[in-house]
Amino acid sequence: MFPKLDPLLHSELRLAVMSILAGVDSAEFSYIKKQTGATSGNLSVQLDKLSASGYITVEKGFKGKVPCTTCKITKTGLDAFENYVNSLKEYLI
Amino acid sequence: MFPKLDPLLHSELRLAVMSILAGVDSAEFSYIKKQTGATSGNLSVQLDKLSASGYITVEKGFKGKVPCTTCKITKTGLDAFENYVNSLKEYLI
DNA sequence: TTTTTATAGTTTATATTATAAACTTGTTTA
DNA sequence: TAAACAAGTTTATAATATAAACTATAAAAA
Repeated sequence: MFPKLDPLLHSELRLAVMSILAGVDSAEFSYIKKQTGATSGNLSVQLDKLSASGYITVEKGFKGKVPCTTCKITKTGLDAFENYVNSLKEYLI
Repeated sequence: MFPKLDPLLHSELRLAVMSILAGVDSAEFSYIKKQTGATSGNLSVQLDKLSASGYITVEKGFKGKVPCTTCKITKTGLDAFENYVNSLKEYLI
């Protein structure tokens, strides 16, 4: 009746990140930070977690001389996100 | 853009409880336990939290000689639940 | 009647988690 | 060159979810 919710996605900030990434090709750290209103530290940690489990990829590069971290959702991540959304629906009726 | 999610409702078990209670007049502890698959301890703690913040009422009575705890959602709780659902939608697009 | 099993929960301990504060490294500006 | 800023990371803390252990009573069995 109540499906188990993916604990990786059942987190306010990580869900927001995935929601953003699900709708774009890629997004920079600072963009995600602005959109979510998260602190850098919190965002950094949560991106690591999403990356560690293969839901996103995180690439560290440069934009001119300034470091720039770019994130992308993976197929695995998108599937997990969709699955989470469907599971969640069972709770919201 | 991403509204804050009520931390009291952004919890798998508490959300399941609220989801059940939103659809019935009242429900017994053992019924909720069965429907959610939760352990008694966990359920007891989460019901306390929901009750402490006025989202539900918890009445301890007897069913014959056997103790029986009955839970009801309050207006406050129902409003919070609806508000949570609406907020959550912003994350799921 | 004494023991065992079952019911209905509560309390407490633990392990995980989210979060922000403090820090690092490098860059631009005054 | 010193101060301020940008882009993150690491670490410490506080909150949380969760289950294990426990309490109390009732029914059933021996």
